[in-house]
Amino acid sequence: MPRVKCPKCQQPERILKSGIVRNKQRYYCKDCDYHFVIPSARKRTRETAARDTGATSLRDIARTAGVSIATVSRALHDHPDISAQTRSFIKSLADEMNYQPNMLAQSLVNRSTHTIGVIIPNLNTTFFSSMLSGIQQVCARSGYRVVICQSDEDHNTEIANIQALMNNMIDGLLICHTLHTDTFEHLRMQMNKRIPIVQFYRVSEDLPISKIHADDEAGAEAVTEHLIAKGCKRIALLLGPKNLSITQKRLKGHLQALKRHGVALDRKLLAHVDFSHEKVTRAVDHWLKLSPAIDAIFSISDKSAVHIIGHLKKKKIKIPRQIRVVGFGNEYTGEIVEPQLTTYDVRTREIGEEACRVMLEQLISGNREVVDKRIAGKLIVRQSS
Amino acid sequence: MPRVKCPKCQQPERILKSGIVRNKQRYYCKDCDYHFVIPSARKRTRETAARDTGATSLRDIARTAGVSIATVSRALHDHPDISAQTRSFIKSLADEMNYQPNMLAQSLVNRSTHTIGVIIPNLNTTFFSSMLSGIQQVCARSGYRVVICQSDEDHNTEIANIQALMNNMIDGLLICHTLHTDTFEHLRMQMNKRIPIVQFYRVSEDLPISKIHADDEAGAEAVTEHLIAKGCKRIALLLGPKNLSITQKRLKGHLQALKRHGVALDRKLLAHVDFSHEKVTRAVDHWLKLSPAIDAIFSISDKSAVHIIGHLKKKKIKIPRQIRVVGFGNEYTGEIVEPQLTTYDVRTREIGEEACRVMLEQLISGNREVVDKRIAGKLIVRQSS
DNA sequence: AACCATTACGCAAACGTTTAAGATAGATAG
DNA sequence: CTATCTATCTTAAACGTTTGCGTAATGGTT
Repeated sequence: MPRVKCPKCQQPERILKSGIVRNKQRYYCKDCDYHFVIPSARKRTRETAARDTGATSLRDIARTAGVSIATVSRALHDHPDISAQTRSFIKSLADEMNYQPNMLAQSLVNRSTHTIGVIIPNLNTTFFSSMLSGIQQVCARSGYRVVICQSDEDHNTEIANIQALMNNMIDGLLICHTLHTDTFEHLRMQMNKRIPIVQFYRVSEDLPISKIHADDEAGAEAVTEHLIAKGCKRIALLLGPKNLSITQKRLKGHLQALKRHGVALDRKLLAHVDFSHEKVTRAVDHWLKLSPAIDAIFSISDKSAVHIIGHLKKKKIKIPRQIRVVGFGNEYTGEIVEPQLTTYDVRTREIGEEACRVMLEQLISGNREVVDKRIAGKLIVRQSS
Repeated sequence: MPRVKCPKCQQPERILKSGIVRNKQRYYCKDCDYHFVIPSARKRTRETAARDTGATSLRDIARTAGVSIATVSRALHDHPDISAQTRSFIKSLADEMNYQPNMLAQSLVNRSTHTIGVIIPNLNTTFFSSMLSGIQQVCARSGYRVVICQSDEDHNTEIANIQALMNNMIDGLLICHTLHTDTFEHLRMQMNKRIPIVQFYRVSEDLPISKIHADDEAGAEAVTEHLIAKGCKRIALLLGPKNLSITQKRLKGHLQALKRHGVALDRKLLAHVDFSHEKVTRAVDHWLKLSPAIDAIFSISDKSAVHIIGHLKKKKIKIPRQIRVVGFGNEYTGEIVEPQLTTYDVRTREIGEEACRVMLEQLISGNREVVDKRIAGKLIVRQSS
């Protein structure tokens, strides 16, 4: 046994081994009643350790300036307690040393990340990505960051995303639900947390949460009235899943227009689909067999409307002479397709922007009052009607 | 003066006022040489303070379990030092108390946020947003989050975004430069930091940074060869800004195809534009006046190609009979426009996905080797040629 | 009985900030 | 000169984790 000395009495006598801990021999001095291990050579301290990251911290500045960390922090924040001289000295020093505050540490103590989370069904289509674009821009103007999650129209992914985001990473949540979200327990669970939530575009009806949406009802009414004005009597209506708020609202608007103008409703002219091409095609084919024949198709999704135009053209049906086709949403493709699509501009970008503005307003003022805002859109008449 | 007792000697004698600090009277005991203020009633401590946030922390669990914080942390991380019994007890307790780890604190000590930053020119077009979509999906699969910034094709915004992101918020940076970025000092400055950077789609040629891009050269060559095969001799080429790598690469591919097939190059048939509609229109109108007449237009951007088709149709020029039009990129609108656009599918989504995969590979393995990968695309022949 | 190993904990430092509160020197008032 | 004030610092606690290292209890070998 090599001569091991007790760190207390400095004597090598009466030392026994006392087990092995994490692969290191441990000793026991009977005289001092003291357990110890041979101290590892490199005591890893803040100073000796190779600095992992090259980043300068407040501590570094404080050291080279010969002041305390608190002083540096205050100087950089223009706290009145710091003399003009020290302040400017420290500021220039920070500049020289290329100091960048560690936002994680800041967020930890300030309990705020200056980041808002967005959950959105997908980003493949301009429809949603333009909302995100609006959100991002408004955020950036106020110095907020955006972290995004795609739910991919999957309800469980949406739930997982919410969970992931709500763990201190974000100051606020902006959410547009999936096509299939018809229960909102996952959202309700988060409402007791301090962080504000704003729904946009696809919203839940009865949750006391701020929401920004299109004027679906008035919009659909305007579209249907436009068709009626063109002389249509047999208007087929392509809707989304029944649970969806936009489905309900747009249907309601449509019915109002029919009623107001004394046009009878034929239930066979309503179809609920998930907007997949197959389902849409099948619905259209079904309508085409009806008698009396339909004279218009109103799709509450532009994407499907464009698809329908293609399908009708393949069948040599003249648009708008035989059947007028209108969409809803004003996606870019509506301008490209031939004939160009009549649609209702829901101003997606503005919806994103406004949702974000409401969010920021809540974050900054601390005011948590529930707002429910409709963004007015407008009818865009083109060749397809 | 009310009887103020010295906290040390408990005597009210020999006490003097000693200034006011932050609106509170300060005293000085001459006997004890001790400064003090009347202690404020509510000593705000961790326990007395109303817990700001309802969230449970390790400390809370530790307290109710009657163990130390360290034990709780270890139990939740399945550290072998913790007995199976304690572990399962603590885990169930954590579950009951709905414990969610504070990611900020974790990130601070672990020096990793499990978040990657993306800087992208814009999100209004499917072109870029589909890349983002791919990135987001790959990230999500590996448990990473994505924070995005739109540079809006503005170089200074890009610089600001980089600055903002690189302050400890992200583990890695994915960047697609603006149209106008021709200097890369702002990127070079960040390269000494520990965090990996991957460029995608629009990349810089000479920076030792990983990059994922389309096979622009081969792609353009294929497109031009296709036109030549169709008998075109006078192919006008619409290019982006000269500094852009995709401009250079695609031009190179085009020239190679011309050379290989012995087609003479007419410099008047090359136009550099910023893809704005006016500039594109002007370039096209200029070409139309040329003699011998052009028989094809190759736009390196689908968006412009679609615009060109519209413009030519307005001028009653038959496509493809008089002029063949081809694009590059395979945007969705190319399928919609009439005639449908021949284009080159650069597989934007895959580019995003692959960039993200490379990033994750670097993050996880720690391997910082520079990779430079080309994503193979393919020619899509449609009616416009 | 004397010595040693293992198991299962606890303590405290560290991550980089912010901020309440204490301290000192010098200035000012009486 | 004494009492008081102001301006300008410093100290240290907090934010919620992770983790190196120390240690008590227990049981097994000679």
